[in-house]
Amino acid sequence: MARAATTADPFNAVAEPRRRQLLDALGGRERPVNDLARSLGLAQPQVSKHLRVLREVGVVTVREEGRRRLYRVNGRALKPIHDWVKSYERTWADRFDELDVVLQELKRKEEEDASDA
Amino acid sequence: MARAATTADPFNAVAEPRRRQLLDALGGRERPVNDLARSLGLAQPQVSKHLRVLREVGVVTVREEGRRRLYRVNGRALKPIHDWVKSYERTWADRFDELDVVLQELKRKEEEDASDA
DNA sequence: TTGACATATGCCTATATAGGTATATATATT
DNA sequence: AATATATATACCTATATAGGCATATGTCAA
Repeated sequence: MARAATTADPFNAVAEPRRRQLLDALGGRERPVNDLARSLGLAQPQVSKHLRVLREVGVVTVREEGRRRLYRVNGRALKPIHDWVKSYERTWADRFDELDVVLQELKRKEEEDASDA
Repeated sequence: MARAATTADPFNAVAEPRRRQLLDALGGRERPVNDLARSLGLAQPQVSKHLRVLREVGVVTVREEGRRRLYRVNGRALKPIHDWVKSYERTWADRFDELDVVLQELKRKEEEDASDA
């Protein structure tokens, strides 16, 4: 068997550094392809191809505007990565101390209150 | 060009689902290879090979004990993933509301105090 | 010493890249 | 209508898988 497709899931899609660069270059706003290509010093076709992968896993969305395609990050698609890696945060964040615990607890309760409101 | 090696960085190493399963199966404790293989229903050689990749990027460490090799997660190696994906958390966590901001700020200041102590 | 046990490694195959380049497609401009 | 602009796609090549299986290496037990 070969490796899973880059379009298999966000983990695979984002494993490629160029694609993370693209997402970072997009930031919060929407940008057209050539703009991104110039920003990162990449050829336009490669950018289009990377964006296609990102789109297929839902990490970006496109909006057509005339002859341009405006891409935007859809961070929600990255949540599975965040959720998975978050459980390992404890390993390096040795300061899961008393205050932290209290704050986390406060935050959790707040969310609870909000949900059963 | 082909895809970057799975051993290129944690992003690539962890893109493979089996390897995430292995890390999850390890949890906080250390476990030998066959134990993991049985747990996940995988053949021993594949487990050894996956563990090798994880070891090469520093996500696990090994300790030799007789004829067994005890593997353990080194979560710190996952920090780059966490750091990167964290900046996108804002996108889906729409409740970065007032209380959250206050708590984050409290936490931040606490860390500041601790570092210049 | 001989055999059982634990793990790593070598070999094989099908497969999907990523980048480069040319070109197709669609839209705007003059 | 003819041309320029923006983007997507097709084609090519080298490369590194992941899994299956056999086997080498090292360690324990009788």
